[in-house]
Amino acid sequence: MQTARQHIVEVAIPLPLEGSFHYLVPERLSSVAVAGKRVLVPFGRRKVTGYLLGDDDHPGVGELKEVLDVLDEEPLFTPSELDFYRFIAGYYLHPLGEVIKMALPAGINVVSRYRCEESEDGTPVLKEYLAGGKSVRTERIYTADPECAARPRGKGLEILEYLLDAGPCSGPELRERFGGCTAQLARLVELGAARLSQREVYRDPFKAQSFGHDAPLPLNQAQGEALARLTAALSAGTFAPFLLHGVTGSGKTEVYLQTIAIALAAGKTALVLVPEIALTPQLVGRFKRRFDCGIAVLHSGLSDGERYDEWRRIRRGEASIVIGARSALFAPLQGVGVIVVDEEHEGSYKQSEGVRYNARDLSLVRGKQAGAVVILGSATPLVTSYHAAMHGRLGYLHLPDRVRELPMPETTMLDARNQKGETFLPELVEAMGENLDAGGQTLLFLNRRGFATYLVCETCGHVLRCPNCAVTLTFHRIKGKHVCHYCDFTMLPPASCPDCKSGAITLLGRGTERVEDQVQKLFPDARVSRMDRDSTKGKGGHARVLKELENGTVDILIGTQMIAKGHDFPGVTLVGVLSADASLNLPDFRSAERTFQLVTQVMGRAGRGDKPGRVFVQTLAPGHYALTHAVAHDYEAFYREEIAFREEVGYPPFAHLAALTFSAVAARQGEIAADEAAALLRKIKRETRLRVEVLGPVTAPLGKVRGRFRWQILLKGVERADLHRLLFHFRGGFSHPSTVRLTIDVDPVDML
DNA sequence: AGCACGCCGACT
DNA sequence: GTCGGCGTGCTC
Repeated sequence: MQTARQHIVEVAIPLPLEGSFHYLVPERLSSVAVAGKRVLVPFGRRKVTGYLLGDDDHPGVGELKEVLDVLDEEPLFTPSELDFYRFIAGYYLHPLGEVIKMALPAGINVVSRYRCEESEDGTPVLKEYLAGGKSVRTERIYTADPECAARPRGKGLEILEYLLDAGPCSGPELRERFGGCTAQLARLVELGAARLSQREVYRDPFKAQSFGHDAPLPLNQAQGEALARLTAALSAGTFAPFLLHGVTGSGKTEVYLQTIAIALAAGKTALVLVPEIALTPQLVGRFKRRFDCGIAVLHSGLSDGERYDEWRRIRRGEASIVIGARSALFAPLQGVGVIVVDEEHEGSYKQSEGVRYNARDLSLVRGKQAGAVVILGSATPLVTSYHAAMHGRLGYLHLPDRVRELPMPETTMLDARNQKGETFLPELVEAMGENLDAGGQTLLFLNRRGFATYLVCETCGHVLRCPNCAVTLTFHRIKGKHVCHYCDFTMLPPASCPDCKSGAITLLGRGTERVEDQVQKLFPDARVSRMDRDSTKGKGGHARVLKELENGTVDILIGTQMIAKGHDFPGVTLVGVLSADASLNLPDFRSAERTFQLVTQVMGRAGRGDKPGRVFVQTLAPGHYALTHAVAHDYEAFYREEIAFREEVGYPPFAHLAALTFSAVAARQGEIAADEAAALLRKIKRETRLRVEVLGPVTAPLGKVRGRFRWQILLKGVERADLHRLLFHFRGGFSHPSTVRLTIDVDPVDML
């Protein structure tokens, strides 16, 4: 029946489905149906947008449906980008279509809308659709026609004369010069005195900002040696991963900048990843002052339109440097010579929803693919990174000293035991007073927002809990409500105990709101401010608080992790860690490492100006190695203890992990599914003799979130390949009711 | 993820 | 006797 040569293509669908699908390409689309474009295809009873992966003449299925349309003029991804997507889909056990969708900018994913109607004879007819074209912004360009003799009067004539003189102008430009002139412009076009055309414009997230110019800074010896090794690797043109271990203030950024300068001079491009959106403006400023080339910025704070425009600039080769958060790893940059992952230890490089990728880890994969130099920079490297460096799998570059010979801050551990839960120990209060008198700024770090962490009944002991999650409700005094930090459930404060009706109810535990209050009472004349997710809500909120600190209009700033990250605050001469215990006691094998990193980062905020800083760390565990070594500025000592612990219990880097989480509204269903999964995993393990430990199932550390009960199975494999083989077998053979949700997290970062 | 098919409870 | 609940299964 059918002709010998048919055009058959493989398509990935962005749905939680394994495998790809095949379609026939009708003659009229055959020449435009190429890999990398989106296609509209019938799928079940629906029509969905899929990604064309390539031709495939041997699909092992019978009847094929036809591609309805090809939605892009140009491919959205290259064959090597597709290889990268395939790797991610395999490594994280996530459907390829969803990986591709995630890797492409949201602006592009405007889904086509078809209306399917029945014609007279009953056959379905596609009426119309909107392919995602509206994302491109254009502006009108008016060009005067000198040949045309027609002349308008008044303002119209003024505009025409200007156009004749100045050449083609855009609508917005003319409106800026002449005010509202829509009618006049329309008249000019009507008369034939001016021609109208459209020009594509980019939405620029940094429009109208001017940047000065910076020259490269002189390097100290350690920086110079690091740069020399990076330069040598760069000129070899092959994949070379490095750990750049430099204490806070040691000038890591300058090493990045000069390495990138060399890569650019060799005609290559650079990708720079940062952990926080909030850090990009500072860094972008520094890059813009240093480089004349196009710099693109990609992070989740951009609108879909801005993001799409930046993406197109990069795709067209108009930017040689891309700076951004996690997702910038997918920038369509060609000829990548350097990939920088700044603050490589940050947990925010791991995406904890959808495709659970880790941009820090994938930077090595992309770097390998591109033959690039990858620089993982940190003052507190992951113990896995440091271990890899010590064993030669990462080049080790060490910057042991602060530039400008700033001394490390003087640090004191304060034992908070036997203190009846006071917020501040006397030594800290005294230091705050002294610092205030001396005109210095103080940072106080507390890893909890809100006012009080829970409400308890003094009569019956009842604690106010979230009805949807297994956590207590935090009281926010500013909102006047009890709030769940996991599902945003809120309720007004009860007048009495909901359980026994006793009126004796008390707010216990402290968050940043309460500390702000206490500080203000302690120092009534001090200018006190707070920085956490609540106080910086809305755009510019973050920058506002930082501005206060910079301008010196605040004396004491209380904040959560937010204040710990990479900002340079020259006026800060005192830092107080109010409690390091919350993060130390999390049920996660990385809690010591996290605490060490956090305390080190917070301490690093002190004394970055001319005056040396002082740091106080209050804790109930003053003997804990994570704290003693942080306070002593001794990374290596911390590493030695931590790596011994990891080896003893068989955690990374001595094993690779995957966490399977089952959740269900009906507790019993989730439990059954988790039990069955564990049984299957153990059976596969027995039959295949894969060396993987199957732990659990156990109820997850957060046993209930958003109304769903959660169970967890942890897989531990000394060989990563064994772990993956087990997971593939499992996925192929396991089924569970759709009421149970299963997520597979390879290399989990947050075990909660 | 949708969307339909399919088999058991309270309503016109 | 039907409308509708959501469990289960499929989508080239």
